[in-house]
Amino acid sequence: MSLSVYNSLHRRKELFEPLEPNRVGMYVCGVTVYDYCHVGHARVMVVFDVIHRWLTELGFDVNYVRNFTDVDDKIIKRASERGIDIHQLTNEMIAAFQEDIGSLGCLPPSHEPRATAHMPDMVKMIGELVARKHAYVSSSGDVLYAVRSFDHYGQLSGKNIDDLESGSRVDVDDSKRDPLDFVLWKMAKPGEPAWDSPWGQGRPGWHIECSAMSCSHLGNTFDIHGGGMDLKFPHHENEIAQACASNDGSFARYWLHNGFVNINAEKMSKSLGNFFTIREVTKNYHPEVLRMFILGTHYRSPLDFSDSALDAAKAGLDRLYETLRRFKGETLDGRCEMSESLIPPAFTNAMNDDFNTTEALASLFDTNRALNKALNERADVSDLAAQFKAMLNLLAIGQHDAEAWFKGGDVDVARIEALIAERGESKKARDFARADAIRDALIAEGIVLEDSPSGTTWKKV
RNA sequence: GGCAGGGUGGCUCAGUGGUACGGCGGAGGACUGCAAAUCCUUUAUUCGCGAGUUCGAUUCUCGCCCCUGCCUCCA
Repeated sequence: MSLSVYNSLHRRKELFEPLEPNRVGMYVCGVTVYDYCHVGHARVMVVFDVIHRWLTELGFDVNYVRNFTDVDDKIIKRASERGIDIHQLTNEMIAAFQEDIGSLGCLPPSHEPRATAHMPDMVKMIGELVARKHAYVSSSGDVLYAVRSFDHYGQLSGKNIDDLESGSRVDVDDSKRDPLDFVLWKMAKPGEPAWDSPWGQGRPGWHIECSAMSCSHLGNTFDIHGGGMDLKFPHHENEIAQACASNDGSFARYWLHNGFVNINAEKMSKSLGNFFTIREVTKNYHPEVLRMFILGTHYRSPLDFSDSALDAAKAGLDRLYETLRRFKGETLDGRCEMSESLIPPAFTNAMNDDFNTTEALASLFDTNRALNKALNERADVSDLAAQFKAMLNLLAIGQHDAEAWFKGGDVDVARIEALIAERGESKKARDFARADAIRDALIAEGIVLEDSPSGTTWKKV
């Protein structure tokens, strides 16, 4: 069974065939680093992390590039509000980003280029666009892209220039030949950070950096370009226009877009102000719960964020950890590593069908049940356990120590263990009143006891 | 207005031309001194509404209703 992916460019699922048989070049639009990441950002990172992992599992050598936009109007504004240099701000936010995304279990991409480190690439591409008459210097001195010069403008978003203009909310700007023309190089005002260019001191427009950085790392033509649905227009449309017009080649071949995170059926976004940062959420929930929550919905569907949804994700994850916990002392050595032969076909088929993590999870839970059953029956579980671990590793959940998962936090372990021992004695003496009193007291403080033939264990709820 | 994507049980979320996956929650049972955990059984005669195609549609076609998103920065 081979991999098929939904290509936004053609609005249909297509068989995935990379340019080179064993290699995949993938570019994902990262974040503008002026503030902490919210759950919407978390979704992109987790979604493409899973895609990255699955492509790797399929045997592809994946060159995964994800950028940082570290210069733009919002960054300049925020830095000036805080009275710091933009680099101080962006370094701080990049560090926070790495921490947040790392906590979600995302593997680092192959490259994480920063826009400010690619000025020559951008200047070169803009120069090419000017030379080919796809760009012009406006009366304000900014370099603009002439959308009418690119025949295929609108191919990704399925729009045509005239439709866009009829319903456009864009302010008409006299310096533009067409209202949809967008800036490639923005002239610096006094005091603003600036870089040299043939058109004067300034900074790049937002869209050019991704065209330049993706081409510079992956070549003019590469396999996958991804990002949030909201980037489809105008950002990705403009990227295509820039890249294709400057190198007369094609650009990314498969465009993958993930759906939004919603709150109360409304998109979570900075502009609406209805967002939760990753760090806010992980104050109350383990980051892996957030990952589980994201994996529970197919990446192209909207994802409704709420405490009850996180609670449900946590309950499901707890169930997996309960099983993991039963392996205490059992070795699975040499069988934990990913191996296609270990993965149930249902899981593989689900992942090969446009990365359907929801269905893959269903397969995982089936294995979970089979495993618990086998454990109950004291049967040999080595194969099931290896399958279970392989699937967990591919989704990057269940990655923590099961005991720590249930017992973590600020609890007095010694005291609890002492009480459990005391209850054990009471049970032996058939003083159930005393035993139950101890258990009830612990429940009152959020500690649940679980008896088993091999002894009593506990967990925090 | 243009374009795109949706409406599946109490909640959530997959999916298929032959009456529907998984998770959460609920109910019953096994296990247990009782629980918890686990396992078993069960929880939509039904997939927004209407019509059409078909032996048969939730799945295909058409119409309608409703929701969301993009068209400005946005993951």
